Amino acid sequence: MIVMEKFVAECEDAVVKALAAMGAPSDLRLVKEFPETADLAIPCFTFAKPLKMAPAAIAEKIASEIKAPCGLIAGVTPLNGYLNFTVDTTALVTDLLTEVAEQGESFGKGKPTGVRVNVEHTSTNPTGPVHVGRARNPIIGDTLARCLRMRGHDVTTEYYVNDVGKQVVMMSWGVANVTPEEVQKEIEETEKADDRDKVDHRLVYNYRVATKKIHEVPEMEAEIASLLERFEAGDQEVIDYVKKVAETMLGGINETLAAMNVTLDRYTWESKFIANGAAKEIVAKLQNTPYSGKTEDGASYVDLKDFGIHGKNTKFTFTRSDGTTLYTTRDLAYHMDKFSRADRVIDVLGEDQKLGSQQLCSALQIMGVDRKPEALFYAFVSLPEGRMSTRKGVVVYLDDLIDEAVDRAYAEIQKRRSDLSEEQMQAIARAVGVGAVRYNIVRVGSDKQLVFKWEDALSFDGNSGPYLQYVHARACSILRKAGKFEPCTDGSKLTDEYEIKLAKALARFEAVLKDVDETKRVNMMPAYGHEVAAIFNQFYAAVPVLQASDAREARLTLVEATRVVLKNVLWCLGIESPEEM
RNA sequence: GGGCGGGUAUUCUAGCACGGAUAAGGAGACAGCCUCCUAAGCUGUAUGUCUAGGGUUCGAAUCCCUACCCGCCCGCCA
Repeated sequence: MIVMEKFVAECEDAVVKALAAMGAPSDLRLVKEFPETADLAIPCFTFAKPLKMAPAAIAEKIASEIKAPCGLIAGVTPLNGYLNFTVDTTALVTDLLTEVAEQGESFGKGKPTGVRVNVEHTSTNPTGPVHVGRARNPIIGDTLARCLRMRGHDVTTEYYVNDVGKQVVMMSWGVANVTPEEVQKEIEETEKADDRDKVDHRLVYNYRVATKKIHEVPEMEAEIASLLERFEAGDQEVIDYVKKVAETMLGGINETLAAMNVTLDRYTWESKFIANGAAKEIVAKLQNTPYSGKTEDGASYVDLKDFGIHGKNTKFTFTRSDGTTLYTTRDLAYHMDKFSRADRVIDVLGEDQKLGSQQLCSALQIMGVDRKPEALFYAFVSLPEGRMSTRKGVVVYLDDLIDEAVDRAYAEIQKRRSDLSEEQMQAIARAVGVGAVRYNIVRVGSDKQLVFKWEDALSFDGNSGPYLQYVHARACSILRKAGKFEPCTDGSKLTDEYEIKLAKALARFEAVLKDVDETKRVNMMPAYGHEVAAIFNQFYAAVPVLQASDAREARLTLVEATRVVLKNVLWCLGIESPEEM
């Protein structure tokens, strides 16, 4: 929105001129605030010392120097040491309505920036279904990716598939060797058995039986060890089989993600960096630096104590004593790979990865790489009884959460809209249920620890996904009833308090998108959406849009603007926007 | 032991990065609002030592220090 930017610039300019006229030094910094009481406020406290005047007196003096209205500045009032500026609302509203009329659905969308951004998210080990403890990862990651796309960046989302190591080897051994009878027995013996008939849920039992056997049968230990050895040695048969099992599991995980409207553009398999020698290249590079050393047993490490890493975490080991690579080594190779494909590399990670991520950055620095991934960490979601654990049965699966949400949404829609067809009701229930779940997860700051409670996760009113969807449906309903109309961009037609508030809120969409881009705080998007929706509801209650009046077309254009902004906000959140509900 | 992050009304969260004017929103409670565009909505009322204590500042929820509570991490695992 050019008007708001211009307005702020004009205000700053006016204040700077007034200050100069009063003999203030030219290096004074202006603080800009956007309170509810004014369109822009500038506090004058910092000017008190150099001018040797009371802040309130300065504010009054500056206000009298500025001859408003002038340009986009409708007025200035001094209050308690603040300068409160108000914008020329007619110009602002006209600007907004014009943009909406011209851009339609793409209002607020950024022009292509050409910046290639890689967002890696989810990347959970393909050894079991996604549970709510980690559900923040796909939701935060996907939301961020969508916001950056809306901003105009060229975004690729990516899942790093862990198909290397003991866990996945065990998993595939279990799939190959555990019989259906053994699986059945294991399920029967489990107290809170997971009886969902979906690959990722089923295969967990193969893994469980396998881990039990390794403790009970001594030969099994050797068998797994030999498999691991063959894997490390690059035995294609073993590697391919492990990958196949991981792929099967991934199929189940992806079904869950798809139900949440999360799809990944690309999958990178960890084993690739062993196969193509990239991990070995990392080893060679790290060994040739002044920071590298070897332990008594021959494992290589670099010393990170000069890189801001404290305590006993300074030894960053990158090979085993037998020379084979470690997860972290391959992660370095993976990041080099990502750097070659993208201008910005973003990792969405659990907070347990903080140290690892810091070490990775230091290692990159040691290798002479002047690039770093941008890490976005999230705290785990726990249950009232403690940390989620599949093993202990203290767990809520994302599949169950989605099902429950959709069921409850279905019950609601059935209550309200018996006029709709069964098919419509189901579609809306799905959109609403998924919307509620995604919204409730993304609305809180990612570093806040969350305790999962069904009633919070499934909230359909107040500050919720369905609230935004409802407002979108209301706007659609008005537009549907209005039929065809000629867009009116004359801002002077809209004078009601709520019309102006709405217009100002809508005008901020681009700024919010920019903020999300810069800070990666995705929770600003639902907060903004809620603000717009709430103001629309006030407007809706106060102003009859369809009623014949001089302002009808302008109001309809404003409703259309709300519809588009809300639709785009919901898109950013990965939430569908049904036209009725 | 060391490092990192959280602690805001009964409850859940926003605000903190960049210090500013009476600390914002949701749930829950209470009281109103469907002869008018979807009541999953709107309006109003009540509820706070922003964990505690120091410091910096004209001004601190926000910055600094200390303590306490909670979470996470500190493998030749992935």
